Amino acid sequence: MFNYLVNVMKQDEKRGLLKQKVFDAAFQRIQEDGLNGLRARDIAKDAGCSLGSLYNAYQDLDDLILNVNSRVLEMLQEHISSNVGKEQNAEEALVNLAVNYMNFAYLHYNLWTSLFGHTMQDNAPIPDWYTEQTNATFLTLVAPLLKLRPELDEAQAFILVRTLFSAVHGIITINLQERFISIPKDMLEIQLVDFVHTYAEGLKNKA
Amino acid sequence: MFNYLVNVMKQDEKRGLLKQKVFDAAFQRIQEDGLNGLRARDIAKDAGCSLGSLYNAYQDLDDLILNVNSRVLEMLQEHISSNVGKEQNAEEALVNLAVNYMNFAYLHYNLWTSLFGHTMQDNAPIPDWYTEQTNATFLTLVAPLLKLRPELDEAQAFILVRTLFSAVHGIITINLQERFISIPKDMLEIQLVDFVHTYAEGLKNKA
DNA sequence: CAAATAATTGAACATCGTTCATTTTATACT
DNA sequence: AGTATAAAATGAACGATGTTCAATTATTTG
Repeated sequence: MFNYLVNVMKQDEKRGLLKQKVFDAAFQRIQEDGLNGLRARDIAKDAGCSLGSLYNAYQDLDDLILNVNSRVLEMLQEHISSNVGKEQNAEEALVNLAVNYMNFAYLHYNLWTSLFGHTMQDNAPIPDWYTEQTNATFLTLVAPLLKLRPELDEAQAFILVRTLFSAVHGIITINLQERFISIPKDMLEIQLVDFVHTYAEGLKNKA
Repeated sequence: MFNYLVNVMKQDEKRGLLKQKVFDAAFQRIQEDGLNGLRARDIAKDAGCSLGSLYNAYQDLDDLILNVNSRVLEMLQEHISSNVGKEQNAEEALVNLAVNYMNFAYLHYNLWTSLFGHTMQDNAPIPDWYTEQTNATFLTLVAPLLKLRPELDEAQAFILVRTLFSAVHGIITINLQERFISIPKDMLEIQLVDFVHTYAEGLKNKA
Protein backbone atom coordinates (compact mmCIF):
# COMPACT_ATOMS: atom_id res chain seq x y z
CA MET A 1 0.00 0.00 0.00
CA PHE A 2 1.01 3.60 -0.56
CA ASN A 3 3.51 2.35 -3.07
CA TYR A 4 2.12 4.80 -5.61
CA LEU A 5 3.33 7.55 -3.31
CA VAL A 6 6.90 6.47 -3.82
CA ASN A 7 6.74 7.61 -7.40
CA VAL A 8 6.01 11.13 -6.31
CA MET A 9 8.63 11.29 -3.60
CA LYS A 10 11.95 12.97 -3.78
CA GLN A 11 15.01 10.81 -3.40
CA ASP A 12 15.99 11.77 0.09
CA GLU A 13 12.43 11.12 1.23
CA LYS A 14 12.80 7.57 0.00
CA ARG A 15 16.10 7.28 1.72
CA GLY A 16 14.34 8.36 4.88
CA LEU A 17 11.67 5.77 4.28
CA LEU A 18 14.20 2.99 4.11
CA LYS A 19 16.02 4.30 7.14
CA GLN A 20 12.74 4.35 9.01
CA LYS A 21 11.89 0.78 8.02
CA VAL A 22 15.32 -0.44 9.08
CA PHE A 23 14.99 1.44 12.35
CA ASP A 24 11.56 -0.02 13.05
CA ALA A 25 12.78 -3.54 12.32
CA ALA A 26 15.77 -3.15 14.62
CA PHE A 27 13.68 -1.60 17.37
CA GLN A 28 11.18 -4.43 17.25
CA ARG A 29 13.89 -7.09 17.21
CA ILE A 30 15.60 -5.59 20.23
CA GLN A 31 12.28 -5.25 22.00
CA GLU A 32 11.31 -8.86 21.37
CA ASP A 33 14.59 -10.76 21.36
CA GLY A 34 16.93 -8.44 23.23
CA LEU A 35 20.13 -6.89 22.06
CA ASN A 36 21.90 -10.25 21.99
CA GLY A 37 19.39 -11.63 19.52
CA LEU A 38 19.94 -8.84 17.03
CA ARG A 39 21.16 -10.04 13.61
CA ALA A 40 21.83 -7.87 10.57
CA ARG A 41 20.21 -10.40 8.24
CA ASP A 42 17.06 -10.56 10.34
CA ILE A 43 16.73 -6.79 10.32
CA ALA A 44 17.13 -6.69 6.55
CA LYS A 45 14.51 -9.38 6.11
CA ASP A 46 12.06 -7.59 8.42
CA ALA A 47 12.68 -4.26 6.73
CA GLY A 48 12.16 -5.84 3.32
CA CYS A 49 15.49 -4.79 1.93
CA SER A 50 18.80 -6.40 1.10
CA LEU A 51 21.59 -6.96 3.57
CA GLY A 52 23.72 -4.36 1.87
CA SER A 53 21.04 -1.70 2.15
CA LEU A 54 21.41 -1.81 5.91
CA TYR A 55 24.83 -0.32 5.51
CA ASN A 56 23.48 2.25 3.14
CA ALA A 57 21.04 3.49 5.77
CA TYR A 58 23.35 3.17 8.77
CA GLN A 59 27.09 3.11 9.11
CA ASP A 60 27.10 -0.18 10.99
CA LEU A 61 25.11 -2.04 13.62
CA ASP A 62 26.51 0.15 16.38
CA ASP A 63 25.15 3.20 14.61
CA LEU A 64 21.74 1.57 14.25
CA ILE A 65 21.68 0.40 17.86
CA LEU A 66 22.65 3.83 19.13
CA ASN A 67 19.74 5.30 17.18
CA VAL A 68 17.37 2.78 18.70
CA ASN A 69 18.77 3.47 22.16
CA SER A 70 18.34 7.17 21.51
CA ARG A 71 14.64 6.55 20.97
CA VAL A 72 14.52 4.41 24.10
CA LEU A 73 16.09 7.25 26.04
CA GLU A 74 13.29 9.51 24.84
CA MET A 75 10.72 6.95 25.91
CA LEU A 76 12.40 6.61 29.28
CA GLN A 77 12.51 10.34 29.78
CA GLU A 78 8.84 10.66 28.96
CA HIS A 79 7.80 7.72 31.08
CA ILE A 80 9.88 8.50 34.11
CA SER A 81 8.70 12.07 34.56
CA SER A 82 5.01 11.43 33.95
CA ASN A 83 2.93 12.49 36.94
CA VAL A 84 6.01 13.88 38.61
CA GLY A 85 6.02 17.49 39.73
CA LYS A 86 2.48 17.73 41.05
CA GLU A 87 3.34 16.31 44.45
CA GLN A 88 3.14 18.24 47.67
CA ASN A 89 6.77 17.70 48.61
CA ALA A 90 10.11 16.81 47.13
CA GLU A 91 10.25 13.45 48.82
CA GLU A 92 7.17 12.17 47.03
CA ALA A 93 8.56 13.44 43.76
CA LEU A 94 11.73 11.41 44.29
CA VAL A 95 9.70 8.34 45.19
CA ASN A 96 7.60 8.70 42.07
CA LEU A 97 10.66 9.09 39.89
CA ALA A 98 12.10 5.89 41.31
CA VAL A 99 8.89 3.90 40.94
CA ASN A 100 8.39 5.18 37.40
CA TYR A 101 11.90 4.13 36.55
CA MET A 102 11.28 0.67 37.96
CA ASN A 103 8.08 0.31 35.99
CA PHE A 104 9.84 1.25 32.79
CA ALA A 105 12.50 -1.37 33.42
CA TYR A 106 9.83 -4.04 33.88
CA LEU A 107 7.61 -2.85 31.04
CA HIS A 108 10.40 -2.52 28.48
CA TYR A 109 12.97 -4.88 29.87
CA ASN A 110 14.83 -5.64 26.64
CA LEU A 111 14.88 -2.00 25.58
CA TRP A 112 16.04 -0.96 29.01
CA THR A 113 18.91 -3.46 29.11
CA SER A 114 19.86 -2.39 25.60
CA LEU A 115 20.51 1.07 26.99
CA PHE A 116 23.05 -0.16 29.49
CA GLY A 117 24.24 -3.43 28.01
CA HIS A 118 25.42 -2.16 24.65
CA THR A 119 29.14 -1.77 24.05
CA MET A 120 30.80 -0.47 20.90
CA GLN A 121 32.79 -2.78 18.65
CA ASP A 122 36.59 -2.62 18.90
CA ASN A 123 36.27 -0.24 21.85
CA ALA A 124 35.24 2.51 19.48
CA PRO A 125 34.27 5.71 21.30
CA ILE A 126 30.60 6.43 21.82
CA PRO A 127 29.69 9.37 19.55
CA ASP A 128 29.28 12.71 21.24
CA TRP A 129 25.67 13.19 20.20
CA TYR A 130 24.71 10.08 22.13
CA THR A 131 26.54 10.88 25.36
CA GLU A 132 25.15 14.39 25.18
CA GLN A 133 21.63 13.10 24.89
CA THR A 134 22.19 10.69 27.76
CA ASN A 135 23.36 13.42 30.05
CA ALA A 136 20.68 15.79 28.82
CA THR A 137 18.10 13.25 29.94
CA PHE A 138 19.37 13.69 33.46
CA LEU A 139 19.01 17.41 33.24
CA THR A 140 15.30 17.10 32.53
CA LEU A 141 14.98 15.04 35.69
CA VAL A 142 16.56 17.89 37.59
CA ALA A 143 13.89 20.34 36.49
CA PRO A 144 10.96 19.00 38.54
CA LEU A 145 13.21 18.61 41.54
CA LEU A 146 14.37 22.21 41.26
CA LYS A 147 10.78 23.39 41.18
CA LEU A 148 10.17 21.63 44.45
CA ARG A 149 13.45 22.50 46.11
CA PRO A 150 14.25 26.01 44.86
CA GLU A 151 16.88 26.50 47.55
CA LEU A 152 19.21 24.11 45.68
CA ASP A 153 21.35 25.45 42.89
CA GLU A 154 21.38 23.49 39.67
CA ALA A 155 24.71 21.80 40.34
CA GLN A 156 23.58 20.56 43.73
CA ALA A 157 20.30 19.32 42.32
CA PHE A 158 22.13 17.58 39.50
CA ILE A 159 24.40 15.74 41.90
CA LEU A 160 21.49 14.83 44.10
CA VAL A 161 19.38 13.47 41.27
CA ARG A 162 22.28 11.65 39.75
CA THR A 163 23.29 9.95 42.97
CA LEU A 164 19.74 8.96 43.71
CA PHE A 165 19.10 7.79 40.17
CA SER A 166 22.29 5.75 40.13
CA ALA A 167 21.38 4.11 43.41
CA VAL A 168 17.87 3.32 42.26
CA HIS A 169 19.27 2.04 38.99
CA GLY A 170 21.63 -0.26 40.87
CA ILE A 171 18.93 -1.65 43.11
CA ILE A 172 16.74 -2.47 40.12
CA THR A 173 19.62 -3.77 38.00
CA ILE A 174 20.92 -6.15 40.63
CA ASN A 175 17.45 -7.43 41.34
CA LEU A 176 16.72 -8.10 37.68
CA GLN A 177 20.03 -9.80 36.93
CA GLU A 178 19.63 -13.54 36.63
CA ARG A 179 22.70 -14.23 38.73
CA PHE A 180 21.19 -12.68 41.84
CA ILE A 181 18.26 -13.76 43.92
CA SER A 182 15.31 -11.78 42.70
CA ILE A 183 12.35 -10.55 44.67
CA PRO A 184 8.93 -10.01 43.06
CA LYS A 185 8.08 -6.69 41.53
CA ASP A 186 5.73 -5.52 44.28
CA MET A 187 8.33 -6.33 46.91
CA LEU A 188 10.97 -4.48 44.94
CA GLU A 189 8.70 -1.46 44.81
CA ILE A 190 8.29 -1.53 48.57
CA GLN A 191 12.02 -1.83 49.02
CA LEU A 192 12.61 0.98 46.57
CA VAL A 193 10.11 3.32 48.19
CA ASP A 194 11.58 2.52 51.57
CA PHE A 195 15.05 3.21 50.26
CA VAL A 196 14.16 6.60 48.85
CA HIS A 197 12.35 7.59 52.03
CA THR A 198 15.29 6.50 54.12
CA TYR A 199 17.71 8.43 51.96
CA ALA A 200 15.46 11.49 51.97
CA GLU A 201 15.20 11.23 55.74
CA GLY A 202 18.96 11.29 55.92
CA LEU A 203 19.05 14.33 53.64
CA LYS A 204 16.67 16.23 55.90
CA ASN A 205 18.71 15.58 59.02
CA LYS A 206 21.82 16.91 57.38
CA ALA A 207 20.43 20.29 56.46
CA MET B 1 60.22 -25.32 33.21
CA PHE B 2 58.90 -28.19 35.31
CA ASN B 3 58.22 -30.03 32.09
CA TYR B 4 60.06 -33.04 33.45
CA LEU B 5 57.37 -33.29 36.08
CA VAL B 6 54.79 -34.02 33.41
CA ASN B 7 56.32 -37.44 32.83
CA VAL B 8 55.61 -38.41 36.40
CA MET B 9 52.10 -37.08 36.58
CA LYS B 10 48.91 -39.05 36.44
CA GLN B 11 46.54 -38.34 33.59
CA ASP B 12 43.98 -36.33 35.46
CA GLU B 13 46.70 -34.23 36.95
CA LYS B 14 47.78 -33.31 33.43
CA ARG B 15 44.23 -32.56 32.52
CA GLY B 16 44.16 -30.23 35.47
CA LEU B 17 47.38 -28.66 34.29
CA LEU B 18 45.90 -27.89 30.88
CA LYS B 19 42.71 -26.62 32.46
CA GLN B 20 44.80 -24.38 34.66
CA LYS B 21 46.81 -23.01 31.74
CA VAL B 22 43.66 -22.30 29.77
CA PHE B 23 42.13 -20.64 32.79
CA ASP B 24 45.19 -18.48 33.37
CA ALA B 25 45.26 -17.42 29.74
CA ALA B 26 41.59 -16.48 29.76
CA PHE B 27 41.91 -14.64 33.05
CA GLN B 28 44.82 -12.61 31.77
CA ARG B 29 43.11 -11.82 28.49
CA ILE B 30 39.98 -10.60 30.27
CA GLN B 31 42.07 -8.61 32.70
CA GLU B 32 44.04 -6.90 29.95
CA ASP B 33 41.62 -6.62 27.03
CA GLY B 34 38.26 -6.94 28.71
CA LEU B 35 35.55 -9.48 28.10
CA ASN B 36 34.84 -8.10 24.64
CA GLY B 37 38.40 -8.74 23.53
CA LEU B 38 38.30 -12.41 24.46
CA ARG B 39 38.93 -14.78 21.55
CA ALA B 40 39.11 -18.54 21.69
CA ARG B 41 42.10 -18.65 19.36
CA ASP B 42 44.02 -16.15 21.46
CA ILE B 43 43.42 -18.16 24.61
CA ALA B 44 44.61 -21.34 22.90
CA LYS B 45 47.75 -19.60 21.69
CA ASP B 46 48.50 -18.15 25.12
CA ALA B 47 47.86 -21.47 26.82
CA GLY B 48 50.11 -23.25 24.33
CA CYS B 49 47.52 -25.72 23.18
CA SER B 50 45.36 -26.26 20.13
CA LEU B 51 42.03 -24.64 19.56
CA GLY B 52 40.23 -27.93 20.03
CA SER B 53 41.83 -28.53 23.42
CA LEU B 54 39.96 -25.53 24.78
CA TYR B 55 36.77 -27.47 24.36
CA ASN B 56 38.32 -30.46 26.00
CA ALA B 57 39.08 -28.46 29.11
CA TYR B 58 35.88 -26.41 29.16
CA GLN B 59 32.47 -27.00 27.67
CA ASP B 60 32.47 -23.68 25.85
CA LEU B 61 33.57 -20.07 26.30
CA ASP B 62 30.66 -19.39 28.64
CA ASP B 63 31.86 -22.17 30.90
CA LEU B 64 35.38 -20.77 30.87
CA ILE B 65 34.22 -17.20 31.51
CA LEU B 66 32.03 -18.32 34.38
CA ASN B 67 35.03 -20.01 35.95
CA VAL B 68 37.07 -16.84 35.58
CA ASN B 69 34.24 -14.77 37.01
CA SER B 70 34.00 -17.22 39.86
CA ARG B 71 37.60 -16.46 40.72
CA VAL B 72 36.93 -12.75 40.38
CA LEU B 73 34.06 -13.12 42.82
CA GLU B 74 36.47 -14.66 45.30
CA MET B 75 38.89 -11.80 44.78
CA LEU B 76 36.10 -9.31 45.23
CA GLN B 77 34.90 -10.98 48.38
CA GLU B 78 38.38 -10.96 49.84
CA HIS B 79 39.11 -7.39 48.83
CA ILE B 80 35.82 -5.88 49.87
CA SER B 81 35.82 -7.18 53.41
CA SER B 82 39.46 -6.44 54.18
CA ASN B 83 39.79 -4.14 57.18
CA VAL B 84 36.05 -4.29 57.72
CA GLY B 85 34.70 -5.33 61.09
CA LYS B 86 37.23 -3.62 63.30
CA GLU B 87 35.35 -0.33 63.27
CA GLN B 88 33.70 1.22 66.30
CA ASN B 89 30.24 1.42 64.71
CA ALA B 90 28.17 -0.05 61.95
CA GLU B 91 28.15 3.11 59.91
CA GLU B 92 31.90 3.11 59.44
CA ALA B 93 31.75 -0.55 58.47
CA LEU B 94 29.24 0.26 55.75
CA VAL B 95 31.37 3.14 54.51
CA ASN B 96 34.44 0.94 54.36
CA LEU B 97 32.56 -1.76 52.46
CA ALA B 98 31.47 0.81 49.89
CA VAL B 99 34.91 2.35 49.49
CA ASN B 100 36.54 -1.05 49.23
CA TYR B 101 34.07 -1.98 46.55
CA MET B 102 34.83 1.18 44.63
CA ASN B 103 38.56 0.55 44.86
CA PHE B 104 38.13 -2.95 43.52
CA ALA B 105 36.17 -1.62 40.56
CA TYR B 106 38.94 0.84 39.74
CA LEU B 107 41.80 -1.57 40.42
CA HIS B 108 40.35 -4.46 38.43
CA TYR B 109 38.09 -2.65 36.05
CA ASN B 110 37.99 -5.26 33.28
CA LEU B 111 37.53 -8.12 35.71
CA TRP B 112 34.82 -6.22 37.52
CA THR B 113 32.84 -5.44 34.36
CA SER B 114 33.23 -9.07 33.31
CA LEU B 115 31.26 -10.00 36.41
CA PHE B 116 28.27 -7.92 35.41
CA GLY B 117 28.65 -7.59 31.66
CA HIS B 118 28.70 -11.26 30.77
CA THR B 119 25.60 -12.81 29.25
CA MET B 120 25.15 -16.43 28.24
CA GLN B 121 24.91 -17.43 24.59
CA ASP B 122 21.43 -18.24 23.25
CA ASN B 123 19.93 -17.08 26.52
CA ALA B 124 21.17 -20.26 28.16
CA PRO B 125 20.49 -20.33 31.90
CA ILE B 126 23.31 -19.44 34.26
CA PRO B 127 24.35 -22.67 36.02
CA ASP B 128 23.21 -23.06 39.60
CA TRP B 129 26.71 -23.31 41.06
CA TYR B 130 27.48 -19.81 39.80
CA THR B 131 24.32 -18.10 41.03
CA GLU B 132 24.78 -19.85 44.36
CA GLN B 133 28.31 -18.54 44.67
CA THR B 134 27.18 -15.05 43.72
CA ASN B 135 24.54 -14.99 46.38
CA ALA B 136 26.84 -16.66 48.90
CA THR B 137 29.24 -13.78 48.43
CA PHE B 138 26.54 -11.48 49.76
CA LEU B 139 26.08 -13.63 52.81
CA THR B 140 29.70 -13.15 53.80
CA LEU B 141 29.14 -9.40 53.64
CA VAL B 142 26.28 -9.83 56.07
CA ALA B 143 28.49 -11.43 58.70
CA PRO B 144 30.53 -8.36 59.73
CA LEU B 145 27.39 -6.27 59.73
CA LEU B 146 25.63 -8.73 62.01
CA LYS B 147 28.52 -8.58 64.43
CA LEU B 148 28.09 -4.86 64.68
CA ARG B 149 24.31 -4.78 64.67
CA PRO B 150 23.29 -7.88 66.64
CA GLU B 151 19.75 -6.60 67.05
CA LEU B 152 19.06 -7.36 63.36
CA ASP B 153 18.06 -10.85 62.35
CA GLU B 154 19.86 -12.35 59.39
CA ALA B 155 17.07 -11.69 56.93
CA GLN B 156 16.92 -8.02 57.84
CA ALA B 157 20.68 -7.69 57.62
CA PHE B 158 20.68 -9.44 54.27
CA ILE B 159 18.12 -7.04 52.83
CA LEU B 160 19.96 -4.08 54.29
CA VAL B 161 23.32 -5.10 52.89
CA ARG B 162 21.85 -6.01 49.55
CA THR B 163 20.03 -2.74 49.14
CA LEU B 164 23.05 -0.77 50.13
CA PHE B 165 25.38 -2.81 47.97
CA SER B 166 23.08 -2.47 44.97
CA ALA B 167 22.89 1.28 45.45
CA VAL B 168 26.64 1.62 45.80
CA HIS B 169 27.10 -0.63 42.80
CA GLY B 170 24.77 1.57 40.76
CA ILE B 171 26.54 4.78 41.73
CA ILE B 172 29.90 3.34 40.72
CA THR B 173 28.56 1.69 37.58
CA ILE B 174 26.88 4.80 36.24
CA ASN B 175 29.94 6.89 36.95
CA LEU B 176 32.26 4.48 35.17
CA GLN B 177 30.07 4.05 32.10
CA GLU B 178 31.43 5.95 29.14
CA ARG B 179 28.02 7.32 28.19
CA PHE B 180 27.69 9.29 31.40
CA ILE B 181 29.63 12.25 32.65
CA SER B 182 32.26 10.87 34.98
CA ILE B 183 33.73 12.46 38.03
CA PRO B 184 37.29 11.70 39.21
CA LYS B 185 37.89 8.84 41.59
CA ASP B 186 38.51 10.96 44.65
CA MET B 187 35.33 12.90 44.06
CA LEU B 188 33.40 9.68 43.60
CA GLU B 189 34.74 8.44 46.90
CA ILE B 190 33.55 11.60 48.64
CA GLN B 191 30.16 11.25 47.03
CA LEU B 192 30.01 7.60 47.98
CA VAL B 193 30.97 8.20 51.58
CA ASP B 194 28.44 11.00 51.78
CA PHE B 195 25.79 8.76 50.30
CA VAL B 196 26.35 5.96 52.80
CA HIS B 197 26.37 8.40 55.70
CA THR B 198 23.17 9.99 54.48
CA TYR B 199 21.50 6.62 54.11
CA ALA B 200 22.75 5.48 57.48
CA GLU B 201 21.46 8.71 59.00
CA GLY B 202 18.07 7.92 57.54
CA LEU B 203 18.21 4.41 58.96
CA LYS B 204 18.92 5.74 62.44
CA ASN B 205 16.00 8.12 62.38
CA LYS B 206 13.61 5.36 61.44
CA ALA B 207 14.41 3.08 64.35
C1' DC C 1 55.20 -55.15 23.07
C1' DA C 2 50.57 -55.03 21.34
C1' DA C 3 46.03 -53.66 22.03
C1' DA C 4 42.93 -50.57 24.01
C1' DT C 5 41.92 -46.25 25.75
C1' DA C 6 42.39 -41.38 26.25
C1' DA C 7 43.91 -36.94 24.85
C1' DT C 8 45.19 -33.74 21.26
C1' DT C 9 44.89 -31.78 17.03
C1' DG C 10 43.55 -28.56 13.32
C1' DA C 11 40.85 -28.67 9.21
C1' DA C 12 36.14 -27.89 8.30
C1' DC C 13 31.54 -25.90 9.30
C1' DA C 14 28.02 -22.57 10.41
C1' DT C 15 27.17 -18.01 11.49
C1' DC C 16 28.32 -13.44 11.99
C1' DG C 17 29.23 -8.27 10.44
C1' DT C 18 30.85 -5.88 6.67
C1' DT C 19 32.38 -4.66 1.91
C1' DC C 20 32.06 -3.66 -2.94
C1' DA C 21 31.70 -4.65 -7.88
C1' DT C 22 27.66 -5.13 -10.39
C1' DT C 23 23.01 -4.25 -11.54
C1' DT C 24 18.97 -1.62 -11.24
C1' DT C 25 16.63 2.60 -10.78
C1' DA C 26 16.16 7.48 -10.81
C1' DT C 27 17.47 12.06 -12.46
C1' DA C 28 19.31 15.52 -15.72
C1' DC C 29 20.08 17.18 -20.11
C1' DT C 30 19.45 17.97 -25.13
C1' DA D 1 11.57 10.78 -25.94
C1' DG D 2 16.11 9.22 -25.63
C1' DT D 3 20.45 9.22 -23.86
C1' DA D 4 23.82 10.09 -20.38
C1' DT D 5 24.84 10.72 -15.73
C1' DA D 6 24.22 9.85 -10.97
C1' DA D 7 22.31 7.46 -7.12
C1' DA D 8 20.62 3.47 -4.80
C1' DA D 9 20.02 -1.31 -4.13
C1' DT D 10 21.80 -5.78 -4.43
C1' DG D 11 23.80 -10.17 -2.82
C1' DA D 12 27.93 -12.78 -3.54
C1' DA D 13 32.17 -12.84 -1.27
C1' DC D 14 35.49 -11.97 2.64
C1' DG D 15 37.39 -12.32 7.08
C1' DA D 16 36.60 -13.40 11.79
C1' DT D 17 34.54 -16.20 15.20
C1' DG D 18 32.78 -20.25 18.19
C1' DT D 19 32.33 -24.95 17.85
C1' DT D 20 32.70 -29.79 16.13
C1' DC D 21 34.76 -34.14 14.97
C1' DA D 22 37.34 -37.53 12.26
C1' DA D 23 42.02 -38.42 12.30
C1' DT D 24 46.26 -38.51 14.78
C1' DT D 25 49.19 -38.95 18.69
C1' DA D 26 50.11 -40.21 23.33
C1' DT D 27 49.20 -43.02 27.30
C1' DT D 28 47.75 -46.87 29.92
C1' DT D 29 46.83 -51.63 30.35
C1' DG D 30 47.18 -56.68 29.94
